[in-house]
Amino acid sequence: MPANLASALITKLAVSNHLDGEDIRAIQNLRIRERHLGSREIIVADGDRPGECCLIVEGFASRSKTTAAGERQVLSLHIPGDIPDLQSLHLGIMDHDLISLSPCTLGFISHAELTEVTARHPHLAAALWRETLIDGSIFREWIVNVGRRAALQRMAHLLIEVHERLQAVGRTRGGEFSLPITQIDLGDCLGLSVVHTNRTLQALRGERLVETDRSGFNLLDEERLKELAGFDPTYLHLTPSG
Amino acid sequence: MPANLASALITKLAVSNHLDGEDIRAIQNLRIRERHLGSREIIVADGDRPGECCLIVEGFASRSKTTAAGERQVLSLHIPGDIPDLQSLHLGIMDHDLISLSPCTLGFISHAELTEVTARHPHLAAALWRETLIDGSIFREWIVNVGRRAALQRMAHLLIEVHERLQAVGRTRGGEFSLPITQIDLGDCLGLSVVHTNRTLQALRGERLVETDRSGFNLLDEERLKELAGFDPTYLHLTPSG
DNA sequence: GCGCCTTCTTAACTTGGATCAACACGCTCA
DNA sequence: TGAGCGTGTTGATCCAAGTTAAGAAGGCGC
Repeated sequence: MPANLASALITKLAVSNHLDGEDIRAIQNLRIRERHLGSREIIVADGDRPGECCLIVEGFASRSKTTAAGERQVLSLHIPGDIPDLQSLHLGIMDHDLISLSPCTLGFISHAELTEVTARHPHLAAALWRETLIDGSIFREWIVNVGRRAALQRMAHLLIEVHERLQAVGRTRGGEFSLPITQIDLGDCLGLSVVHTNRTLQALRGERLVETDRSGFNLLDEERLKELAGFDPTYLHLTPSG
Repeated sequence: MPANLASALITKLAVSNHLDGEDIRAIQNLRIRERHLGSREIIVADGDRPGECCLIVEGFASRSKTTAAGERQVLSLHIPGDIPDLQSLHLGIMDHDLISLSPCTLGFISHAELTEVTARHPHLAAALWRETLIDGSIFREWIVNVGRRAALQRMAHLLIEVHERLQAVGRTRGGEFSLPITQIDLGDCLGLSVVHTNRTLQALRGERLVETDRSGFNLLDEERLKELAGFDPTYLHLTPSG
């Protein structure tokens, strides 16, 4: 098993959990099937009943849902170390889509393997359970974001969130991070139209708060952005005790 | 231990999980501390580090969050059988408030007790993990609701959701169910102002889709409401296989 | 029974963000 | 090399929902 597959997971879990040697050995012994995807490919679709979970080793993915009326809403953004469809281990049917945002290296782990390893390592099971709880915590903040923040604050909040999460796994350079997302998708994250997404982004650029290009973002003044968004990092639970 | 405390949990878990005799015995043997609360009391507050989890035996509760700018957003509504702060078992610090919506009977279970029982009964642990995953699934639908549905559809969707959940635990009479929520709180669920919440509710009443009074709702035409909201129940995962 | 407070309701007015419509700027691929 | 497509940008217009304000209607304590 190539070490880099498991190590993405270990790095990520170690952010929010105390892993002991036994946990780490158990992860390293997982049978992980490597797979490479291009950009904008469907990893798991709404209505599927997958038999394995997908670990992001390299690249970005998003979960999204489309209403009966055809409106799309992005539900979450996923970064290396995430297992965005961990829920399929315990919920039979997918209720949304999981799509790659960039070329990705993925590691697939069968449900059977995960069931066995979590039964044998309750502490590791708790760590994964904890990951799904943090997932939920981020969903809650997105409800607040979309429900109660104006466009500018909303966008600032999202960008800071992604930056904090990437920073925790060592994937930022100062305020700069890679996130190859179109304005269409960004709007779908924020519940905004493309046009207004564009205008809002320009406002942030005009204030010299953010720089963007097709491949990522550069937060020019994190302090002022956090102030603007009213950002409180508690909900990310980025320490094992918090 | 009074049977009714544990039985609320058993009823609820049995909706979405196959419980065997051993699981049921384990739940019945849980040490649950009964407590009664009035309406609008804080059960757990943002920033707390609780040492126990709270089971709703009778009554209703909501989770909510207030932004730095002072805007409140309700994150979820909880009904008998729910453990709305199950997350505190694995996330040290609360990132939102949990408040009673009505007079409540609650059952408190210590983290120590839950840790022990989940370690000894992996199948029960999986059932509880599954509950937190369903929680997350409902959060996702709320993101869609607030992000991409117009006020009328949004309100219809919420009312159907609560009806379906209450129906699953046998707490509806036809389209009628109890939910003693003010229009202020309803607006905070939907990301709407009180004034517009009132207008929207009147529109639903005018269409003869819904009747309301202070204590609950009566869905007069579930079919037409579901049609209006574009409701797909998959995300509630109300069967053990789904 | 009276006064107070919260919630509900309605009306008038404002506004943030949606929609519609072009055009510009790369890519990709023939 | 140039057609076509997806994305980004801008301007004009519209509208759903917010805001403000004020009265009505119920519950509750005294």
